[in-house]
Amino acid sequence: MRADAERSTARILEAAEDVLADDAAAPLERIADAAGVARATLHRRFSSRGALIDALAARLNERYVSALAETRVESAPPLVALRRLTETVFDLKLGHRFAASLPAAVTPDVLAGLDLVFARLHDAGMITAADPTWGRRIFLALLHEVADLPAGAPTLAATGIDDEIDARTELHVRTVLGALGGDPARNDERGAPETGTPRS
Amino acid sequence: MRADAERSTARILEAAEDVLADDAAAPLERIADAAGVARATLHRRFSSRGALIDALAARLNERYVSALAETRVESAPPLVALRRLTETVFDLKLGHRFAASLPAAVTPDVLAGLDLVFARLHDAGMITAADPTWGRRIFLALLHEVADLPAGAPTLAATGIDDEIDARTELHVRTVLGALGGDPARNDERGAPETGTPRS
DNA sequence: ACTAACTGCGACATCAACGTAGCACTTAAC
DNA sequence: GTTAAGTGCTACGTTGATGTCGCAGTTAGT
Repeated sequence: MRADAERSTARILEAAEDVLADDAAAPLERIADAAGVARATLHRRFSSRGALIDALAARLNERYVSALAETRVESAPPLVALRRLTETVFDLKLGHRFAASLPAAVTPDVLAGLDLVFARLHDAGMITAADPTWGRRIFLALLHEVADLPAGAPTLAATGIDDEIDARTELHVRTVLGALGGDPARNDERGAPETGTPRS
Repeated sequence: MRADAERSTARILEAAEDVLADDAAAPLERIADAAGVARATLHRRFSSRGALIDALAARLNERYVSALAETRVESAPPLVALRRLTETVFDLKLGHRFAASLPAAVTPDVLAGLDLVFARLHDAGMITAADPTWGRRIFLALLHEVADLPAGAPTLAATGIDDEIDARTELHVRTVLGALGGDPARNDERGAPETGTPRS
């Protein structure tokens, strides 16, 4: 495959994400335009609309897997893992709003990775919810809400954190732990040993 | 308008909810079939696809308003109001899965009604989240998750409540309060005076 | 420089959904 | 029972998206 062909493929996928995020039923021509490519070229790469969408799903899944590997969910302290996970998935969700809505983008591997964090949080006594599946669902649902929150929302300001992304992360972690029956007072022990004495 | 015409209109709306909940892009013919009506008849009632969807949205909004009125959000104790609200909106969401996804179905009236509950919960000191809008968002997002939970899920069983709907309601209320920074220990005071002594 | 790959452009065929119209038949309302 | 409203059925025209083809021009790789 020639180098420029690879480039256009990438640009098509990029454009497809953008366009489909805005309107999932957008015609292929709009995607081709956004990619700066003729519709015919798009068809040359992806035989059908379905094939294009499959490629988007596969692409996100791939990034999920590699991001999850970097997060080292199994070894890091549970709260740290949760925080990293929030930042990681947050990023992916924002950059792949369309693909993130595809069921096929989340393979069993990824699910297992997410579930592991909540199993570990429960084992550490940081949440009361015992079912990791439930934890994962709440995690994703709340992530969606936090991501959709308008920039200057009072709830974000209330965290006392200036940086937008940090504020969202903090809000998300706090809300997830609360929803799963965690003790709000412990939310600040970011990575401290589970049985440590309260600070200050 | 003749009585039988009114009946078909109702059946069309009913069928539209069912079919569109399963596939939002379903052709009108499938809706007509499900309603036991010719496609032409559907067109006679609703000049276009858009008109049909508008009608669905209006229908749900109408039910929202009347249900909200019965819930007496302003007068009931906040926790009772929250619980009633959960049951009410739960019902509507299940029976209107498609319309519930339409932004137009939720008029400012309804939003204000929902927000009121969370403002009152905050005033009563039952949650720390000060922004009612945030409360409403969390409420709806979690409602969705609770509704999607499969019948025999461990998280439902863990509530110790046999009745399916009651168990879901309990889980939802508990999760919402936790997510908004409420004290889990107070979740059982269903409608007890805010400053009362803890029971048993 | 030469070749093969890649691309844009325009034309074409196909298809599914939409919306309209006419006509014969059934049914509610009085 | 009469009448007008409502309905099913079929056919038709239109539109927008999809996928294919061939050709001429451009670009990467050697």
